[in-house]
Amino acid sequence: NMADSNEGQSVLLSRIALNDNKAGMEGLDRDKINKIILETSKGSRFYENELKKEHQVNQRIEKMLRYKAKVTEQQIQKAQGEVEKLTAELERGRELGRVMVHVDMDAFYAAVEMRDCPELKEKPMAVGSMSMLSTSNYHARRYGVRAAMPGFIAKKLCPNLVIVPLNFDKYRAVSEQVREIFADYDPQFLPMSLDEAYLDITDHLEQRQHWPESMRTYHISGTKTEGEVGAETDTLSPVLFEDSPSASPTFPGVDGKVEVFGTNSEEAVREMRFRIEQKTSLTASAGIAPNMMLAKVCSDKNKPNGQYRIPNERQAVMDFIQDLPVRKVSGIGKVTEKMLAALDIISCAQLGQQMAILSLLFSETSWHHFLQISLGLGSTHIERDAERKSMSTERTFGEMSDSEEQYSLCRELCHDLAKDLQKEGLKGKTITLKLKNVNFEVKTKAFTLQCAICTEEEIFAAAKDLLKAEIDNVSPQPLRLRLMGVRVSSFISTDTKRPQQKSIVGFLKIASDSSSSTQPPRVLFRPEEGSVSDSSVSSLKQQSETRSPSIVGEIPRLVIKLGNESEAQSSDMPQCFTCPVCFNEMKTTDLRVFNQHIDECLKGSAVDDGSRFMDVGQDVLATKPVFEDGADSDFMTPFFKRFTNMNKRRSLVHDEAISVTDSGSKALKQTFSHDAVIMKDANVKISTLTCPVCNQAQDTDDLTLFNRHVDMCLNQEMLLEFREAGPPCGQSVTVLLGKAKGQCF
DNA sequence: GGGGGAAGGACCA
DNA sequence: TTCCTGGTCCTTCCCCC
Repeated sequence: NMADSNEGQSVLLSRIALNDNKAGMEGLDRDKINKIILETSKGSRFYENELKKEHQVNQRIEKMLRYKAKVTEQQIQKAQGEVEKLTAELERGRELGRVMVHVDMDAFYAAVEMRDCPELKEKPMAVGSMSMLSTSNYHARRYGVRAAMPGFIAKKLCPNLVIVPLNFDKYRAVSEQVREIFADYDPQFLPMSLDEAYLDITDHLEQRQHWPESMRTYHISGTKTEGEVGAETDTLSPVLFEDSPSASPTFPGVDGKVEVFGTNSEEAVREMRFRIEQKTSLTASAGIAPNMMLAKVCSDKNKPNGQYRIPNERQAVMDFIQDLPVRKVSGIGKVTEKMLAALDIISCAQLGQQMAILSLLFSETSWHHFLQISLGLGSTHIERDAERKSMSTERTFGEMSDSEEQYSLCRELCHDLAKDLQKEGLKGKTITLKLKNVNFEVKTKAFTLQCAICTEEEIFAAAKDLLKAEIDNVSPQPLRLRLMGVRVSSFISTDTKRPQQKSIVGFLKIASDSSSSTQPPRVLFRPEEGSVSDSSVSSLKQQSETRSPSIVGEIPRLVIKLGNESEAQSSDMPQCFTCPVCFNEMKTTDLRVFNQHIDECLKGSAVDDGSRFMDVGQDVLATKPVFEDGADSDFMTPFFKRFTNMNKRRSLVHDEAISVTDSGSKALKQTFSHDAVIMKDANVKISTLTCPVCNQAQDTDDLTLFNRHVDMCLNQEMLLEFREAGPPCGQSVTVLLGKAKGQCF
């Protein structure tokens, strides 16, 4: 009947319907497009599953509204007080001193393909396959064809659509070119995917003030399209995006052969985008703002081939936030948008007005996040070198019901995963099997082992048991799969309960404690021991005690050569390590291989007091089995990585694992950070922070700020001083996190 | 009551 | 005919100390 079909319609529209949140989709015939999408999807298993999921979300919303109806005025008053208190604290901690930039290549994969195949420029085209598209060009977007849409539906919308298969090697190469330019503005920039990155250009801008014009002058060179197209840089973007308003005014006065860029942030970013276009013939968009969350929103504002800046003033931020739809903020997705919409919250201003009720309806983490958004706050510090938490591989295929086939596929996945793990020298304790049946229902089953593993056999041993349980227990036999995946997590190198900031302080404190005055410049490396909580120490102890003798015997002692100064400061990976036992150089960069060698050596002799080495003492090993995998162990804190020149890892992480999608990422962090909230929370207790390098008490209780200060000190003077005498003693930091409370729907 | 594991989901590119 | 992949974080439940 009427009501049902209307309900069905709205259900469909919110999950399946065209999402014109993104740029380049203005003025489409939305109804017609949605009708085609609906007709193509209807009745499919995928569609049925989407309906089911939508129903669940609706129930969640109803539950939330029922709860809201019971909230008393008194509760609201109390909540309002809490909100105001936290607001005041957040406001006090607001930082407006940084200039953050988010850069995003325009329709990246499609643009690369069009650049390399000019015939495509005239046609509606998308990159991907019949089952999934990664991105589409301007012409295709006019038909409603967009990223994350299956190709066969796109073909219904636009029968002339040309679908080009993915060519990741090419995108990677272009991405590398672009990253070289990023590095000129922020050597520590954070790549989020092949086509996107965050930069902190504060330092660059400071230097730039003193640059002569010559350093800000760029020649407008002919690109490889010269001759075919004519005035290359001018015509390139319009080919991608015909009527883009921001495409043309990018290069005013272009008839000269030279462009001089100014010294302010907008000029610097314009220069960066200019250089990207000169180098790659591709355009990028950028956002400039006082924090990462805002920068991200800004980069979308004048897309494509444009940029937008929010000045570093509170009022400018608040003005910008007012009418901003919450959906535009990274982290607010389809479901959260719908839940908030049910509370009449569309814009960030409305989000701010309803914080009291939101604090009662959502969990602590959620409403703290909402509050930050409504105040226009975000991360002002790019966290580099975040450690990977898991690694996985999964595959979709045509229906598979034969169990023999399923086992052999499982083994294949384990084989691939083991290879990837070993490439990064990772070992994990938790194995997760992921299954999606032909009705698109997803199930995950996990098992945690006593010790960390990384070989195909070990992973398969666990995964096949999990698979067997599913094959045996599934209710309508047999198990009919369309996807299988295997994941390894709980890496022995990570301790997620400990904030990274503490690592540096703890490390320095302990290192200085153990550096005796009579010793030559030698460092006993005993990270973290003092700062680990009692319970975690005892649990670690327990783990190492329960480990079988043979495995304990295999725990390698990690010894890393600390080269001479120029070596230590060079940006290359060490080419070889010297064994501290036999003093032979080993021609390997693989720490596991190296550790194995040392183990062999140690069987016969004691460790020599080699003055050029850092070593991990036996006592540490006894309480911290964490170190059994030296290559990515606990002490790979940002500081340590820089110290040993091993931070190359970061770009590898981002380069190697690429997915099928628009910007296929192994993004390591979400764009927003809860740092500020965590630090300012009433339940947090922080002792006085004294920089262990300069020994000065710091006028802040924000660990992020403090860490930055320590980093800067270290950069300037640490390396030498540390190796000769050890650092002065620093204060250790204790952070007690409050427990999240609140209703969740 | 807190920590850790398991299962499931939101969200990101 | 055909609706991806690989990652992070959060929440809820449960068990154990």
